[in-house]
Amino acid sequence: MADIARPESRYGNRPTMKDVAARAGVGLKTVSRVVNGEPGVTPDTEHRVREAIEALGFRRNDSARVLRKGRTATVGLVLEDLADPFYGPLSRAVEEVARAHGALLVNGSSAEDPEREQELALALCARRVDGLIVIPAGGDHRYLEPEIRAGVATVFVDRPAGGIDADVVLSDNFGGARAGVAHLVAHGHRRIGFIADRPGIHTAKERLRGYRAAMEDAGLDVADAWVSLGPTDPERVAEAAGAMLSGPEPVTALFAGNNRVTVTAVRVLAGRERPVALVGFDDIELADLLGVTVIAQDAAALGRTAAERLFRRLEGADEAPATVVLDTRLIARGSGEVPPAGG
Amino acid sequence: MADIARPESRYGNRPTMKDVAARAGVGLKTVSRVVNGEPGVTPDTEHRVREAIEALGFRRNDSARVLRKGRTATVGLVLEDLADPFYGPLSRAVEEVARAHGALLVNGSSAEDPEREQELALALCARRVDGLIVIPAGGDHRYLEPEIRAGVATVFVDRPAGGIDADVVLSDNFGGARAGVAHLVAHGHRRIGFIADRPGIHTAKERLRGYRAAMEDAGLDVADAWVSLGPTDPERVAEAAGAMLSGPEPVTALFAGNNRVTVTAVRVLAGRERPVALVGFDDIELADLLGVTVIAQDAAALGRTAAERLFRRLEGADEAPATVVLDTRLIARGSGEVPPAGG
DNA sequence: CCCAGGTATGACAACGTTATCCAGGGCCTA
DNA sequence: TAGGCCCTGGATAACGTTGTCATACCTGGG
Repeated sequence: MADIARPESRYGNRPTMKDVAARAGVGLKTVSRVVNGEPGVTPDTEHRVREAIEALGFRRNDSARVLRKGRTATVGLVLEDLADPFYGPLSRAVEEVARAHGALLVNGSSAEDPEREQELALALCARRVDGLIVIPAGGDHRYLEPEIRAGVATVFVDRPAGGIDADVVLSDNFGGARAGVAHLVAHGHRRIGFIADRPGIHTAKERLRGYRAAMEDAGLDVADAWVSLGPTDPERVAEAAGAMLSGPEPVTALFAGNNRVTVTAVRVLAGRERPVALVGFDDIELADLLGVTVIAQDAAALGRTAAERLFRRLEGADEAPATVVLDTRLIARGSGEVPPAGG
Repeated sequence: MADIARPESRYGNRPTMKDVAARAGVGLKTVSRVVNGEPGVTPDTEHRVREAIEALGFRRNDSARVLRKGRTATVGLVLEDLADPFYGPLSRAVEEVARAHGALLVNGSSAEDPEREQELALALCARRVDGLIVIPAGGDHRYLEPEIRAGVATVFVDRPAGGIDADVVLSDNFGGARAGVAHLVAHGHRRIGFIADRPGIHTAKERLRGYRAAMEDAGLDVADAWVSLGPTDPERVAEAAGAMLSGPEPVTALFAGNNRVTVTAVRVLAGRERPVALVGFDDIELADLLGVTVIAQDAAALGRTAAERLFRRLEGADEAPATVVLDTRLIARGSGEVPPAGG
């Protein structure tokens, strides 16, 4: 009779605890107890229930569970682009921490679009993730206020949050860039070019600040033509580099503001005769073989630190929001130690 | 009264449609209608509801929605390692297709562990993803049978499924390897080494088969010492390469079975005097600068094809499970065109 | 032989949403 | 002006799980 009211043929119809209970000849709650490993079930009963579960191919519906329990054991990660080699290890590190805490990771790419970032973050909140890790694409995160108030733990990585007080994990972009440029200065360079991402992006701003600081430290003026901020697609970067390297007073060294810029810069410089020094922000694969000197930031450490902070909050830690800054590391591989060509 | 029974102070207590309805002075279903953009609500009523939503910071609880509707608009992706540069673009392509269909992507890494793959896939099913894309780590996927029967659309990518009949999207590993080795043969090589992943991995097996086929096509015997299958960590690969390159009859060319092997091979060969030809399976970043000849597979196309197939099924297509094989492409950049050193 | 106390089990409500259905009111038409 | 129809809005029942509580049974001690 039950079979007629609820025909097996209906597509997508899965067995529920009720079905398992009926088959095993026990009550609904007993099945729940077995599934969740709660005590108070005789081995014999448990055996019958397990058999029914096996026979029906039952799998607990976590949506219903979540609805009842309130927690999803899921955290969300909003990043810029999964295909960017910088974010792979970061995402992986977050996942590893989540896994250690028995949580799943949901992620999405914002493609650097603030609107899409918001859309994604809110979609994750609607699915009631317990926590959220965001790599900001936009500069205003007040839209997350109701969520945070409602208890969604939130940590920002790589760039600070805008308009709200929250946990942030950053690399020392200022210090790293300053050290990288100082390294070039120490090798005799006076005219150093800086190519980075659009000025709206926090990391680009910070690195520019570091560049200027290092130049000032050395008592060097910065010509307008030596700084280029904008999209980091190969065309734009190649053009910017080309402009800096030509003219009456070309730069003798380049500081590349991120991994994409570095890659293009390496290509551009490979096609030139006159040696030009290069230091890049972010390590890139095979940089050792290419001899590229870089300021390396530890993407995995960023992800791990953020995730650990998130779970500490989820476990009830009631600290004030804080900003953590991770050190960068200069790795000299040759390209940054080339002396100036002109003199 | 209601406020006392349900104090605002309870942490994590979010406003529900009921709360919104009370505040707006309308019925529950009316709020639902507004939230879902259903017709049959006067502009005035809608306005009041929207104000209440705004004021309370209400966000629909998708868990409850899923429970009621049956569909989650979420697809799961189980891959090997997000930090591997091969999977970033694949994952991104899947995400892009999912986004176009209004779905979110949940992903997890199996770390090449079959048990972890199963655990992950089943966790995703428990969360009732609508579909599942799996890059197999294990060779037996019968554990997914109840899920597939229950309506979870499933597509396997990069490696075939074991023990079940399902959609599969693959690269032409056999043909690609055969073409790569034939390329080396065409440049005069007779003793060619092959270093690849563990023999349990389907892609490694197929590429080995391609290697053997190309050698046989050329009428060349394959010495046992020329083939090395195993973990692809740098140490093991460097050792294997070193062994093949020494001894009385060293190989004059290497065929690298995947991107990790290629990277290590480039490093090993860079430290040698005698030129050794190299062709690698999978393209790697900056390979153009390093002059590495590769068999390129299109990771993004793999992901896109699999995702499109998945959504076609979710939209009701009732085709028989099929296997799609995508072509690979040989990109000559120099390392594969080096003539044999010994003669 | 009866009762206290513990253990195994099940009935029932609740989680927040959507679907179904019904009611009331305004408007149009005859 | 009355009758019928459409249009808006709400009451109520699910969805599948877990938490609460009650009940039946068993054991052992007085």
